[in-house]
Amino acid sequence: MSMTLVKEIYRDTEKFKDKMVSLAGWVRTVRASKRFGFIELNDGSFFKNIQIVYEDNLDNFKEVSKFNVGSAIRVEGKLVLTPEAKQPFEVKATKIVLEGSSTPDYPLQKKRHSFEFLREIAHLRARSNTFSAVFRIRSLAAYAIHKFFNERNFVYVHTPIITGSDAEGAGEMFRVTTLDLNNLVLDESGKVDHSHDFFGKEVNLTVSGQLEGEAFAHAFRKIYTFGPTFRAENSHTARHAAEFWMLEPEMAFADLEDNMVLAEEMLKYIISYVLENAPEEMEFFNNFIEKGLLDRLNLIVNSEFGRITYTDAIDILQKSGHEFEYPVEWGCDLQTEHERYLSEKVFKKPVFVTDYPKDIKAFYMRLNDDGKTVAAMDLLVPGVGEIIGGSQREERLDILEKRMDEMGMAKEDYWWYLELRKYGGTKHAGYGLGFERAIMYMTGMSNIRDVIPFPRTVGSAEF
RNA sequence: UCCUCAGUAGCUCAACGGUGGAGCACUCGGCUGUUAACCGAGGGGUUGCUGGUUCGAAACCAGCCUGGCGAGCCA
Repeated sequence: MSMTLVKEIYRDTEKFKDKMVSLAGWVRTVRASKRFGFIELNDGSFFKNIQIVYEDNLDNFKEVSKFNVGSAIRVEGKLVLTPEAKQPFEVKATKIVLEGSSTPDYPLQKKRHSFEFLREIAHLRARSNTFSAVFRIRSLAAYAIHKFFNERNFVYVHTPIITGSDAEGAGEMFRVTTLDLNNLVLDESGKVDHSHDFFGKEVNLTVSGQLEGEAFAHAFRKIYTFGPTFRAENSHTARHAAEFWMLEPEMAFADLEDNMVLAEEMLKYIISYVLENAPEEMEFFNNFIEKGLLDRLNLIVNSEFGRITYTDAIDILQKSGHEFEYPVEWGCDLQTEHERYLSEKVFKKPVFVTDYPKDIKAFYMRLNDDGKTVAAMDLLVPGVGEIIGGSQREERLDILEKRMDEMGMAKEDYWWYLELRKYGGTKHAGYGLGFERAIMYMTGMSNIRDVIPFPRTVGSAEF
């Protein structure tokens, strides 16, 4: 008999009604009586378990009743509907085989565990309800991203993980080297000599694929990168990890407006896809992780995102009468408390803040005609904060070079980036989406460590 | 890096400066339809580490370690 997936049974119950099925999965709990018992089986294909009923006509009845939680088993039996019971159907077992035993000290109990504890058993936590739901959503969301961009003729680019460009000072970087750190060769000025290093120069793990993405946008017109990103920041928050995934679309012949339209469409698309394809998981999040999650997401899908310029946002914050820890004035970067106030109190939905002062933004952002602001946009969402950061890029070579000079950057290190402006440069724009932050926003999970399978944060790289 | 809270049984948590407990889990037994099954019994602890105060410290003090919340940095 070929193996049946529990998901198939839930989705097409009639097809299996009163038929023999063959299942394989892991025991979530056993409830045993003298002559019969029940097993909650999860086979990994579906969020919900299936109930197995077994009786003492099984030759290994006694052993089955002693299966420890976490055991891997195979089950053959008949699927019967149980419309009067709590579960919709169950399998009357004719055969149960132990595939891999478990032991009484299996850490996942039949009760609620704290997320902190579950982080310490990251190799097992995917078997729990919450994490099973989180990581299936993560998978679906990643697929939805590819689907969205593919349908719109974007080309998927694999930008390098190891990079020689000190990209835009987006953050502290992880050095990559094959030098013997216990025996470093220093040059005359006391600095490490990288000429004998693997790449013959200093290289790091990427903090962004954007610069390379711009190069490909000038060949394929619309591209996106989606992959791991590394930041060596000493951050201790629920929103930061040292290794996370970032999505970065880049479009030639596009301006800031096109950029925002794309970002809004994309976010709505991903949310809709997940709601449609993981209703059980989303229901679970709505009931146990964040009450009102589904209402919130449905509202997002069906409403326009807010838009406000930085200058107007400062004005609103100043006139709000709200007492902020960090005073608000034009020119300062928006603090978390300001962003939260805007998205959670003023707009109560995702809001694009645009046209920031040039001095608080990156060198590649396009200078506006006022000479003071740049064509940047951040998307702020309630609860999570900044989820997308993007801009129209500076395509005018002279202005870009002037800006790099002002910031004291070594233009020769960016020779190829500058050449993109020399050879058929275009008006172009793009953004970066923090993938984990998007997952947090969609699931209601409040810690980034709980939406990454094996999270890497300061001082922590177990598993 | 800063602020703040916490660390007691496998897990979640109690315990006035005076003999460290409960629920769940685990082990054994019972139970003919369970749903985090239920009922009964049992085992389980160097109270994060080091030092100090005290007749006496899980508790008070100092330092360190670990984890959480918030901030900065950012996605």
